[in-house]
Amino acid sequence: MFANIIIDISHEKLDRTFQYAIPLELESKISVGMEVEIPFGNANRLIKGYVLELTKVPEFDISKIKPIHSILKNSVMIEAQLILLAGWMKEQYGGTMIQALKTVIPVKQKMKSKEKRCIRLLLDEDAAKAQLEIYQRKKNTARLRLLSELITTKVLDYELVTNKLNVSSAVIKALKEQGILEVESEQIYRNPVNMQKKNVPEIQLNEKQLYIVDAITKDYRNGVRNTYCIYGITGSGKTEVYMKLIKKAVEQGLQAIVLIPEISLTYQTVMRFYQQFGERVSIINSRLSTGERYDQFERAKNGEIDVMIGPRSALFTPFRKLGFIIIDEEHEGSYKSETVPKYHARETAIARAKMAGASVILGSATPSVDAYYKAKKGEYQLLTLTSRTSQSELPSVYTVDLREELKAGNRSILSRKLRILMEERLSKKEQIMLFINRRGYAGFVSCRACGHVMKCPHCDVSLSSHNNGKLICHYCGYEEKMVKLCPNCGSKYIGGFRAGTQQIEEIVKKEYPNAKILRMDMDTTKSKDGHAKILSAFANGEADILIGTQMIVKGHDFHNVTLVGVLAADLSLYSNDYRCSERTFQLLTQAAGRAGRGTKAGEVVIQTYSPSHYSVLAAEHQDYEEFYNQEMSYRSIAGYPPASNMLAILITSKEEERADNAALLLKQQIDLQMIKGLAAIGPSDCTIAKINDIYKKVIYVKQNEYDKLVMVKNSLEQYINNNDRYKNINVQFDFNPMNTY
DNA sequence: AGCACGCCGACT
DNA sequence: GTCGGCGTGCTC
Repeated sequence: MFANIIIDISHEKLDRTFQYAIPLELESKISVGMEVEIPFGNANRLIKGYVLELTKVPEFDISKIKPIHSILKNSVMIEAQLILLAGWMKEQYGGTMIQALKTVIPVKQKMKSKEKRCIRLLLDEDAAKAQLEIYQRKKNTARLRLLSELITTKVLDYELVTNKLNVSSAVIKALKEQGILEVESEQIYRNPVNMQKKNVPEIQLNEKQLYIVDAITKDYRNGVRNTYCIYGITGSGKTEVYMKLIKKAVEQGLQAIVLIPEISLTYQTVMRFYQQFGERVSIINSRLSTGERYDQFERAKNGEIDVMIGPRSALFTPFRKLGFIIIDEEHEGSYKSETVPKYHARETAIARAKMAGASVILGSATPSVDAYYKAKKGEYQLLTLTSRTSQSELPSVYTVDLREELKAGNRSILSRKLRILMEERLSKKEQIMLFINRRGYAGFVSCRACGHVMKCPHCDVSLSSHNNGKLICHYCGYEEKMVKLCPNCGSKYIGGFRAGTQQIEEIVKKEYPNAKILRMDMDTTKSKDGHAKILSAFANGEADILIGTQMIVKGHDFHNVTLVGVLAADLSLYSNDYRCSERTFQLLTQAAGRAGRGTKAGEVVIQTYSPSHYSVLAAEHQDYEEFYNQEMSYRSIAGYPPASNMLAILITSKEEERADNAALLLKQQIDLQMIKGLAAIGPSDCTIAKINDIYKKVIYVKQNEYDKLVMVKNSLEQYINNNDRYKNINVQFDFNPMNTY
């Protein structure tokens, strides 16, 4: 028997499996996921590794295979489970085992996080200077470089020395033995949650909420593990349901993972959980360094916490007795990974729950079509919350046809209806939110004389103008100065078109000079906590109007907001993307849900150029079912997920011709498969055909059965691995993609 | 990451 | 010639 083992050393070159022989006496004890000690390198020094796979067939020169030294005591089940999960992800979503493993277990970061290594000079000033002269005389260039740097700065980063100063580890070791310097590693441990626990009253649930909690806990007690889809309209109190469930689970010694979209990981959300669970809750977010994230995972493994809150990656928290995985705002696009393996947190959570014997709870006010489809089919259990917790009524929604506005001679961005309502709110001292749907709106610069558009030389996108007088490419970061004359025809009528938050702020300011306005966008939230500052200022009533993009829509309770204006609802409607209607409906519904959260009734104005589009209509009626039925019939006809399954194959290369050829060959390979009902479309250029001088091609494959698509992926991966043609070509697989490429 | 190997300049 | 520093390549 042989074992494929990944080595616990953080270095790219070692980031692959090594095969070891399993000694007879260990054969019965060893299993996937165990921590073992193995001899490595010429000196056969013993290092730690993880068993990824067991096999009878050696894939390496058998005379060079060494035996495993021993199994380490603290080899734990939890790692085995996560490694199994990584294997599942590799199979389902493509890519290598290492890539899958890296997303699941932060092995690689371990060294870096725990030991940030530094080099410290041990000699005093004079001795160092003398030593420096010796090196100068001896012409020891590397030592000279290192020592002179150490004299100016006493403590240096280890990585900095090896990378920037180009001093090899051999030199550092030599100087260490001479007693000139020492290598030290400092330990960093930090708790990202830093708040005091408050004693809050027990969570009070209404009848509907209680019913859901009871249903799920009863199932759990009876050994039923399920995936629940909670469809709860905005303001119906889903968070209380989660907290009650977690509370009950924790009381039974179980743990819970709560996934939330990064954007709604706000102070308020964390605070609510922290008040309930105190020290036993931890969070992960993108601000946390990999080391800090690793520390939080360690705490979970050691049983120091019960609840982990975080984005997608929190799914891999190594809890030993996982009871529930909760995915809040389940429809959010950020639950799909953009890097290989391109996994979806919803499916992966279900897979993990199956392995751990846990249940999954999906919650949303606007469930994704995928989840609702499965809930209807009975694959998930559907639970609904159809009334708001407070007495507040659902807001009244008005749609304004912007074409009619224009006909009536109103060219302003604010419709007449919206103005009337805004004035009313301002006089009543109630608050207003204005929301701009800016997706796909890059503020490009074009010439009004010849139509020339300023484009990025490295990417297939137009440059967008920024306030600092620069043109910037959002894809590769390329910058150039704003042009005064059109480079094509020399006309001076070249300029930017932009309907950003800033422009709207100016317009509103001009219209209502007495109103206090807050603006929330990339510029105003740049500073640390800028995001939270603006929101809390608005919540405290420091402004009358809040203007912003997507980010103001998510899960905030502003009790005095009684009017929400969506300024241009359809900017997201006509992208060439099969999910654009769904996104538009979700955005409009979530935006509408911000109105009337307090005791006063709310009103919503949706301004649009396509008032008869079903996503706008359904949002106006606040009818999810209406939207779902329309959308599903469209997806069924077009063969899009969830009616069918779809695999996007992304082929990228620096050389366009090679990418083209590779893509064509892949297409041929797919056609050879002869799988019934398999339809391959392409290859064709991606919508953005070039990013950062890398050409992008795409093939779409549609099939009813997911497993058949996995088969296609597997055979293509094999084909690519056995074909030298694909050396400089990157091929990625994306199952049921969130957007079209 | 850490070890061996081999190249190349400096010194006996 | 040979000694020792320094870069390079490999590790099942």
